[in-house]
Amino acid sequence: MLRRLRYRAGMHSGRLVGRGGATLASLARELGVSRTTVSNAYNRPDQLSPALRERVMKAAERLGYAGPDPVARSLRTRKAGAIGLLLTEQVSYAFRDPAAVAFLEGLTLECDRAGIGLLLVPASPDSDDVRSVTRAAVDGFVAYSMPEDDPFLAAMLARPVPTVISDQPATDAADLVGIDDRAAMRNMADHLISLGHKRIGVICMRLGRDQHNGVVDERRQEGAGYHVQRNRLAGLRDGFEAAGVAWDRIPVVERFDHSIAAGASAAGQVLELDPGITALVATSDVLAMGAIGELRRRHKRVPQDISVTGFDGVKAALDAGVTTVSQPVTAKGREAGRLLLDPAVRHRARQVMLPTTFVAGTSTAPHHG
Amino acid sequence: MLRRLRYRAGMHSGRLVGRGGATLASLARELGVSRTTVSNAYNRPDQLSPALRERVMKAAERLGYAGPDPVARSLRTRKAGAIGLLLTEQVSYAFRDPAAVAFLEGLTLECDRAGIGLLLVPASPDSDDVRSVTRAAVDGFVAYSMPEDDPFLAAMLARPVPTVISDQPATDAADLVGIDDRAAMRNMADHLISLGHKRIGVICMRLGRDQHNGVVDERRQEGAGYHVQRNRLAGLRDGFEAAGVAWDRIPVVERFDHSIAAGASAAGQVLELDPGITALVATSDVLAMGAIGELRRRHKRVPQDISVTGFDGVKAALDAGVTTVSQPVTAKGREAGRLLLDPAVRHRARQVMLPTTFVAGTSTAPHHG
DNA sequence: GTGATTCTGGAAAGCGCTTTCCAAGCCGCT
DNA sequence: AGCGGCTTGGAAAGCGCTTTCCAGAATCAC
Repeated sequence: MLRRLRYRAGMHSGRLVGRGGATLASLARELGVSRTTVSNAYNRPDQLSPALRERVMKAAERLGYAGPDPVARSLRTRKAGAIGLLLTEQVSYAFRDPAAVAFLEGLTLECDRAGIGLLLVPASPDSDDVRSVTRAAVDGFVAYSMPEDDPFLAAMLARPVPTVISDQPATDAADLVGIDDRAAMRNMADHLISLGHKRIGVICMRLGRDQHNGVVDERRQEGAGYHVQRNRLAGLRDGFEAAGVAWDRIPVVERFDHSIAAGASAAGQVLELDPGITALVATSDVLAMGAIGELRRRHKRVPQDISVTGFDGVKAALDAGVTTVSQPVTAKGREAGRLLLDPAVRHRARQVMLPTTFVAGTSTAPHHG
Repeated sequence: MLRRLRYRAGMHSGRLVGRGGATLASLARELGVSRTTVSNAYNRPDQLSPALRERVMKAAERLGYAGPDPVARSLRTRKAGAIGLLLTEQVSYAFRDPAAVAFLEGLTLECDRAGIGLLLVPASPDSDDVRSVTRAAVDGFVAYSMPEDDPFLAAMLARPVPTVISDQPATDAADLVGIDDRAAMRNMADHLISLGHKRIGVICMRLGRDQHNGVVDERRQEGAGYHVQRNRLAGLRDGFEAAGVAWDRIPVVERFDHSIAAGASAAGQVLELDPGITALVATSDVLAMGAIGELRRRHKRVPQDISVTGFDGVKAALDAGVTTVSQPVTAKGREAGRLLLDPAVRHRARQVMLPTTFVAGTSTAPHHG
């Protein structure tokens, strides 16, 4: 293995110096100066005369030396120059989820500003091999919407670097940025109740790491590893129970996948469980949009026959007039970045709660029963 | 600064051992075994008895040791476990561009599979400080759609690690994945000509690092640093000149920003330059969609009065029925990942050209002049 | 019981770099 | 001419880890 590596390195650099690449030391030897001097040429140009610096740079170019090795530099300075990001799913999946992309946009905004790299850490959900986390060379971590019992999350929290989590339950080991999912959803429940809806159905995103698709009992609701979903369901329950609606009569259907198709199929299942519902609550806009499509396919009018609500405030849903809760996803990413990278912020707050906005759309209407 | 770092580390680990964290060596000392043994406990469990390994792990937990330091490990093994990605723009901008997101999806798919991290390297376009590139601890690089004369690109190519570029001109220093932009656009030109269009306008994305908005002369077209745009224009020219249309009479308008709004304003400008055009060619779908909006706002019917074409095949454009060239952006990302990470592929090809598909939509129609 | 074989764990040699002193050399000033 | 202060560049001490030997202990076959 080592041998192969060397061979490759040799192949790539063309010029063989030592192991296949010039080092700061070999450059120094070549020039008859000390390593210090070469290092200074790169890192502290004011520490040597311009002439000498120029000589060093010339020699570097001649020998194909592209500057101090980043890893060795990091070891010495104890700075990696990057932060790691851990996501719910395989990284590639995140790029299909508009909310995750918006979060990334916000986070990278801060990384750009600080000149810090963002390392997307691969975390395969069907493996417990957390080495990708323990071996990530980073100065800090951000975790976005990970389930509580995730082994990658645990490995991350064990690392002795600052950490920020978002859309997850608070923990002493990390700073937090989030929204009040429960209150926002309670608000949504009140909206539906004020419209006269008492017989509703619910569709939600995955509640745990296990792949479950179908009806959710109360035990699963309360034990859900996904904090966000658990809180949204709880907020809904708060509202409906306060209005005297028995929660255990309300069908709640879970889907592991988060997609239009999953929303459609979940809506179908809810309708089979209780064809008499007058409103359907989805815990995300994507699911809501899927549900609306399915209802129309079944010749139910939205909102005249059935009201539908979403959550998140993604552009497509707002454009489609879905009644939803708009949350500042990009801002969440930014705040996470700030909490990690901006010393001023870092000293002030360890917890940032962002506001949400209720958006009354055209997918809900009064029920006259 | 160093002092502060130490202080912080101390704060976080709670328990001060040496510099604020246990090391493999301190653990070994504590246990009265050698460093080798502790290292083996983590990296080669088969090299020691389960009992001893257990003892090591217990002690590690007790001392808050989260495993071997990733940076030191990387230095020793000469592997960073990550590849770097360099993008046209600030990283945050990429997340607003559907094509870049699709590319990222494909690339991360391969990274996930290989268990390799993806480091998003910050490259501020208005700075020439390439240290973010020279200091990135990575085993390889991918560059996506960078202009030829970009200093970050140059710094990347100077590094002695394997590199793959996409949507850029070929270079000896890197492997390549791309499409034949010129041929695809030539195809589009032929389509318009077969419909009878001879008087057209063109809007294109940025052609260079300098912020230019407005009419593009031939010199700028041919000297464009953005290879992709240059080739698309060249393909268009090929087609129209072959049909006997003088290229220098065709207005070409450039926009630095890539957005719906930019497409709209560029379309407006073209119309002012030549109100008699019967077709408008955009070099991207985003610009095309902006243009269509603007034309409708000006009470031009598309396609009856003016035909419009795009390029890329992004979902929104396909849904809207834009005549375009669909290119496999996600596949480009995957191929870039494979070229870098899959030794088998790596040995076979150094250059991958992917096919494009012409998509006849409803935004083009025959011109009866 | 003896020699051969396998296991287990240790010693040592760096990986390539930064940075803190420190020692000359040099200049201008009196 | 002599002194103080400034500039320039070098020596050395690690940063924390992996891995290749290698030696001693334990096991086994006969």
